[in-house]
Amino acid sequence: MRAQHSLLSAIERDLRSAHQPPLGWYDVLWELDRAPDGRLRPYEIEERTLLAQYNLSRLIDRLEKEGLVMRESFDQDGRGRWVVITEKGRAARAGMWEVYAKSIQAHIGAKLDDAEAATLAELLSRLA
Amino acid sequence: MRAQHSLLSAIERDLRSAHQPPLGWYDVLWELDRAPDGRLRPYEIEERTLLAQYNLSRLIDRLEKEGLVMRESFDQDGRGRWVVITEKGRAARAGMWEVYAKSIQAHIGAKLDDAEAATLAELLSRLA
DNA sequence: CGGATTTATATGCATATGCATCTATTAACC
DNA sequence: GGTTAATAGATGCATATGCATATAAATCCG
Repeated sequence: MRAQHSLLSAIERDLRSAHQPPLGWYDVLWELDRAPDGRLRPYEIEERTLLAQYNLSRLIDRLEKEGLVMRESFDQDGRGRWVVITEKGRAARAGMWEVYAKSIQAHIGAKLDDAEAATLAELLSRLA
Repeated sequence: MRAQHSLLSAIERDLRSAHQPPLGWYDVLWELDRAPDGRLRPYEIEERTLLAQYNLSRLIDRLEKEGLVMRESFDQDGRGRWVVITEKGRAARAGMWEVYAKSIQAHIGAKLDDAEAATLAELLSRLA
């Protein structure tokens, strides 16, 4: 808990001081950016990111308001929606990555070697 | 991030379904419970728990409202305060621990052996 | 078929968080 | 000794979160 708290604060601080949006935005944009046609259903994003349904719904509101994604209707199922990343959204993700990658390196990469990172990832994956 | 997110949700869920307060309360009550005379200055709690100053201030409000802690003045420095745990607070902490301990065992203890847990703790401590 | 259930997403309301700033007090400096 | 800076803690305001529930469409089942 402490490690993630201090890592997350450090990374959020780095993003903020580079005038980038919060980290949660990255996860959604990243999933969309690498999805076929840059589009996913909300429930697919939910599965991939672990965001709670009601939080994701409102995060999509914010992304949409900034023009980073668009909602489109999903014809095969009237309940469903598409969330589609825009060009502006792809650019925003790339801009965030510039900062995020350096932040990961500074706060994690510099403190663990590859073998240690692999061990850590394996142990954590058993808890997730 | 994912491991802590899913652990924290699971533990919060366990606490809630046992009608216990959120986990954040535990950390503060625990620090107070084991401090000499059951009292600490807010900034000391802050250092020990990693809570942000403004969040701690309001968490203390909530604990005080429930009668689990009391604020007292600190004579050596007019800016300072004592936060003192009450008997009700000690009992509340003990009650939370009943649930929390089982939850830790179920979600972590059951998935890692002692050596793995020690490795994990060591690696995480390097990131905190 | 038609009512009951389930699934996908959104939202109202209460609470928690973050940021910036405020007040009060003490320490630092020249 | 008086101004300036630093420290301890609290708070107003905007935003985010959690919970419960709403809405709407699809599926199930007798």
